[in-house]
Amino acid sequence: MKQKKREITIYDIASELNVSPSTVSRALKDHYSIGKEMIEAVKKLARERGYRPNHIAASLRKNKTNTIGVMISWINRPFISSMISGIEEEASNAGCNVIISQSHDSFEQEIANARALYNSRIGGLIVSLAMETRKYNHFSTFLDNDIPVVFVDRVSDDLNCDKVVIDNFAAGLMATNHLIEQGCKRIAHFGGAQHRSIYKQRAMGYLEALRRHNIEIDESLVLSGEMLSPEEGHRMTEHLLSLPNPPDAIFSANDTAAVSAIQYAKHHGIKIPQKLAVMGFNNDPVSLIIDPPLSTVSHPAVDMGKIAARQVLKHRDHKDIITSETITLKTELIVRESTMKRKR
Amino acid sequence: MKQKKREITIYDIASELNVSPSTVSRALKDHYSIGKEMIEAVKKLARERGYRPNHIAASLRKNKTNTIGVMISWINRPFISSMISGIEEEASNAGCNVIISQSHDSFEQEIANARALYNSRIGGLIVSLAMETRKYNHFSTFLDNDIPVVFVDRVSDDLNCDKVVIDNFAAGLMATNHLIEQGCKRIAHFGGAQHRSIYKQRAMGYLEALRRHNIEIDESLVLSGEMLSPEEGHRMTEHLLSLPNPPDAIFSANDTAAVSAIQYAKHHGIKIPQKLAVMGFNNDPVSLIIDPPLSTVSHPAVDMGKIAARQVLKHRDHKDIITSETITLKTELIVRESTMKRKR
DNA sequence: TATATTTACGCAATCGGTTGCGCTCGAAGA
DNA sequence: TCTTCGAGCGCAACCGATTGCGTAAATATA
Repeated sequence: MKQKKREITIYDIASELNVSPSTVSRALKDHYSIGKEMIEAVKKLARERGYRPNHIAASLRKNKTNTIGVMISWINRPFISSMISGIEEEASNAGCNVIISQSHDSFEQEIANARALYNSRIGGLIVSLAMETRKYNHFSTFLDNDIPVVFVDRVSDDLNCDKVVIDNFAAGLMATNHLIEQGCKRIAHFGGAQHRSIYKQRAMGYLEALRRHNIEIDESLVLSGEMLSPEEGHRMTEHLLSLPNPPDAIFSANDTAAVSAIQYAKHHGIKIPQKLAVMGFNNDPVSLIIDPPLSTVSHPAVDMGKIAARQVLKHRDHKDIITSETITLKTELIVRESTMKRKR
Repeated sequence: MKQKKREITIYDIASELNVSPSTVSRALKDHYSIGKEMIEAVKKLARERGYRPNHIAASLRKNKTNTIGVMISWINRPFISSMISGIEEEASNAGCNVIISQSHDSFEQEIANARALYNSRIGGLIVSLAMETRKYNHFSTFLDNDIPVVFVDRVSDDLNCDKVVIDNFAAGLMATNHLIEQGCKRIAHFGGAQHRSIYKQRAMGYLEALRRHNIEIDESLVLSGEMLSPEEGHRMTEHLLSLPNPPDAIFSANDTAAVSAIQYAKHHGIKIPQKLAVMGFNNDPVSLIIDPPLSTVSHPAVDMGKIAARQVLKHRDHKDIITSETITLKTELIVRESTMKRKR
């Protein structure tokens, strides 16, 4: 039984109440110039008739949708999907839709996505940059048109926007300090692409920790990959363990490469953590599955998403705010067996 | 430098070419009644002026958007996020947006999401059901209004719609056969909520395999959980291993519980696979990280997403098609160490 | 009582495409 | 030469909500 009955519009409600559509429109959103009783009457009838607002019409008129665009590298990564989960939850509570587009870490694709989202007239944008991206002009279109843009995690210092991040420097410092406290003397680092500030800062934190403990920095132990993929982790570990004077610890800028390191080392009979302590970053699910469990730094991924969404909504609701703030969330050092050289 | 220049519309193009807006509108989409030269002229000018179509206006007129809604349980699960990745890729290539909403496996939330998406005037819907869902009326609104609905993975037999699935029965059969071939005699099963057909069918496949090999079915080995969470996997394993006559193999309907089983068993000194062979389902990333690596059944998650998106787009483009087809994709048995009792 | 405010609401244009129907003109057929 | 027909394009009414401006009535102020 098809029931293609026409949708109820504010016109239907207006004529039934013998008022104008504008009054209905205003009443529905508690406009100050509409009388108390009128507002009640309109809302009551709207409810009875099953009125559902046509956001598209409103969007057309206002030339802006209540949709938040999200640009990320890959959806199917633990950190990203958790973050999106947070965004979706928060946006959904505010009556906003979330539309996703992935760059696959390609700069070209990111630009194309930005154009597409702009053409979709999104009301706000949340971005975690592609690995490749080094230029940021493709975001100016949004800023010029007062569309709030919030960057999360993979941000850029060149951009003067709202940001939701963690203190990567402090986290790198903390992680490396932990390794030092465990008695590690030669600590290697798997860094990500160094133009991406999150990786740069983790590396800086690592270096700073060594410096503070007067540990000489051996450049041959400071590696930097591109994607920190399993393959890269494998290659890097192979390389390190073949050195005449191999490291006794690795601090990897992500869990993926760290897990690869553990697998490679175990395969070659190297005891973890006795011979080689391994520390990751992200607290991905795999960090709990690998044997021994991987010490790592936890990102509050879901919260970062929620907060980013809140920032977007805040700007949407208070157009007056121009300030761009950077919100820094706490990370947590999660110590597991892969770095526990000392019993406690 | 703000450049809030007004957007180019078809009216601008029309007046500049001294034709009517309708002609421009038609020319831009190669309408048959528009002359070849006119089409060229319009497109050329549109390109020059940087015209970008206002989808919102079109959506308002057509009362339908080019956005595909996706209803899933949780974004941050490997299978789901991979599927979404596929959907996004395919939709994006077709110029469609993808909006996500998660039910968190709650029936109530799923209904709310359906309403919200319907109110957003989505042009198509892709659904993977919440674990709780047992009634399906909340989808009839879409069907009644000719909005294509495609179910993926977690489908229902009660629904006469397009579906993209795998053959769960065959997969369960295949997985269990493999365990039997490895010499397992007492094979337990971790099933999911049995009203969700994917889990029911996996269980059926498992039972059928036993039957075909004349293995008596021991009801005490056939467990069914709710979510197949790590905790459930833990409890179920604990229970099984405490039986007077414990199983020598477990076929879990997902990798999460299977991994828990391995962890629990290892912790209690039970050799995998010698004493207990473990088979999972999904080929989640963790299946490769756990030691020993987990044998499992692989889902073509990304492809399922792509195909689901294609189905939606097909219906959108050819309104005439009413047939509802069920597309069944191949699964693959991935044999790893966790079930290799016999050397090959 | 006359004037200034406030309160409460209506008018009508607007957002940018879409589409059914109608019109024109040149070419083909009778 | 007259009719028919199709190719090619214009008219104008939508789609549903928003909003600046105007106004009438009610209330406050002088």
